[in-house]
Amino acid sequence: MALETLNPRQREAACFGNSPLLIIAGAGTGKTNTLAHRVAHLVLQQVPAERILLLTFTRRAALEMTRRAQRIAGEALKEVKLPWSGTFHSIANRLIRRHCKRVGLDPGFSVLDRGDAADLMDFVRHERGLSRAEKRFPRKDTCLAIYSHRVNTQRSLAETLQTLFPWCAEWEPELTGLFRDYAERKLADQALDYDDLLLYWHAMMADEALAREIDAQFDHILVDEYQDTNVLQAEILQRLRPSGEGLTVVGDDAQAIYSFRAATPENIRGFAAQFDAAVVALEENYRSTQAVLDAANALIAKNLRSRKKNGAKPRYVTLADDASQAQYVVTQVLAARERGVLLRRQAVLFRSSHHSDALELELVRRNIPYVKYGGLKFLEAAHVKDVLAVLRWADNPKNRVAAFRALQLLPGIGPSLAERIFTHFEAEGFAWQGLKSSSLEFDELMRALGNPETPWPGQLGRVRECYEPHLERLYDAAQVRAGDLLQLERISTSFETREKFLTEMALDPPQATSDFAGVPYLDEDYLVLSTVHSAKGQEWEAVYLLNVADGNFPSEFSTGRPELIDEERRLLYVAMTRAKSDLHLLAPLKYYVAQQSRMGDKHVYGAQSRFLTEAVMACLEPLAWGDAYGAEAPLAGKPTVDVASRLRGMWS
DNA sequence: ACTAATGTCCTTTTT
DNA sequence: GGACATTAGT
Repeated sequence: MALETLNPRQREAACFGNSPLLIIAGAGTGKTNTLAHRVAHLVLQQVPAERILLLTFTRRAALEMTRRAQRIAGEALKEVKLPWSGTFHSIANRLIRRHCKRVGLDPGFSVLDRGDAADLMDFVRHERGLSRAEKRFPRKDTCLAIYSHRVNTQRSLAETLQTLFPWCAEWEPELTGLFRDYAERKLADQALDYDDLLLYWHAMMADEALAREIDAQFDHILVDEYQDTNVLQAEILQRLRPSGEGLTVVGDDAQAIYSFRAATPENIRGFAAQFDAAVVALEENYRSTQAVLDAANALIAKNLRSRKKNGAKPRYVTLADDASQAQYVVTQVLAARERGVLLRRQAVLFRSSHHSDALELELVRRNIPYVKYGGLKFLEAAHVKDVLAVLRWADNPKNRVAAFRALQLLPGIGPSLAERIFTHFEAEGFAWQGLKSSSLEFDELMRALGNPETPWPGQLGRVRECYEPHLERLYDAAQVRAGDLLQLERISTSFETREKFLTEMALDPPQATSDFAGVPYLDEDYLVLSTVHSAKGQEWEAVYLLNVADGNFPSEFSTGRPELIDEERRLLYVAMTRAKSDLHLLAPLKYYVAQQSRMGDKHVYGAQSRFLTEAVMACLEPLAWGDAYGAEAPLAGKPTVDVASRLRGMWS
């Protein structure tokens, strides 16, 4: 094994024995590489791959890890496949399916993705008459967010409301009732939302016999990005492996950015004491130039040290507005490409998904290919959801969210008819023979799909054929949408079963346009656009960070509580430390915000981010670009235009 | 009872 | 500019 490429600390971590281990891995310190070496090391030590449980934040991360472990283990082994690697949620799904009888579930239970869960929440919301209240009741997404937070923190609803959703606090009694019904509905429908996956796993681990049985399945348990786990996940680990033997967790509390998902950095801070674990800290940064790290260090009082001593200071660029920000990025990106930096080695990062709107327009106009991560996914497109709903219903006849969506595709069927049809179907014992919608063709389709004998290949095509005639009636741009469905069909062929396809689509949807657009596109060069959250764990030669202004960094919604502000600072830290050598912090004087309360007030004047203190600014190169009108603009730092010497020069 | 059209209010980030 | 409620028209 190629251990000589590791530094002593990394090697220590990679070859560590069986007792509990905590690896603190600062940004860019070779975390993935170290963990991959550890996996390879274990495999070479004759630990069977199927006895290694690898929990990562995304499946992408898991794939990257196995890919590298494979390469490291080298020719010594034929193939390293880690069948038990994935997110907490996807592993939960598998364990629950395996033991579904023990927890009272049908083998074919459904996994609700975010949208499905919101739809179900909305259904109950209407059912309880909350939609037409005198004052506006929180909308479905907010309800779901509150629910989820309460579940994942295991704290009381009152506390959740008070700390994170104060504007909804007045609705506490109604929300309690809503959530009770929502949970009841899920039970009746044999449907699990994301939180349920953790809750069921958690509950299974409370059963001592079952916990020991699953525990015995694994020799080693490795958890990546441990700083972003929540209380529930930590308890699952604790119950699964109380001794901590063979348990390795990796993370960096300076990069904790998921508290909105109820993650708590206390998990990683308390781990060493909890399991009496050995701690190995990786501090040598291999990614960025010292100039980039200086700025990041100043931001968060860290001391990352680089091996790349030289390098230009990161730029702090003041621009007029959104449009010139887009212009700047395009200009710089193309210039860098001229210097030989491929587009795909450059990335544009932003706080919020819609911040890239103006830039995307410009990229399309200039014919620059790009791929966007984070934000809206393709699976959220209505027509894709429609087709999936038909399949989901076929997969689990009790899945009422899917049923309602599918039924309402038929002309003349709205909410109330759908309800009536479903009730009748329910009374018939969920037997497909008992389905009587308004369309014979549809009934027959469902009967065919509902028949376990029907082979999976071809099912999506069949749905598509029945659905396509409706496309034109339901939506505009039917052509484009039909194309998407073809893509979906292509993707579906790589899954062995319908259940696997549907579950994957819910738990691990294609992250970016490229995942859908197909493989050939990936051969081309493209610019990466990503939210900062989705950029975690990645690196690029050049990074352009949009809208660095108070209101985004930190977000205006986080200004209340100090611990939220801290997380916002870490978010900026994560963004900055993605850059290897070129870092551009862009600060438009005027940028557009998603329309808020006051009419006509579509843009906002960005004040300098409070995180850019004097110490940080000292590490940046200020620059005004284009026509940064607005003389009142708070240009930080030294003058950048030397008028004096020009004036003098005219007369010398 | 469904569908389209109008009016009103907005809290980001993701498994 | 989008989600969501309400209203008018079929």
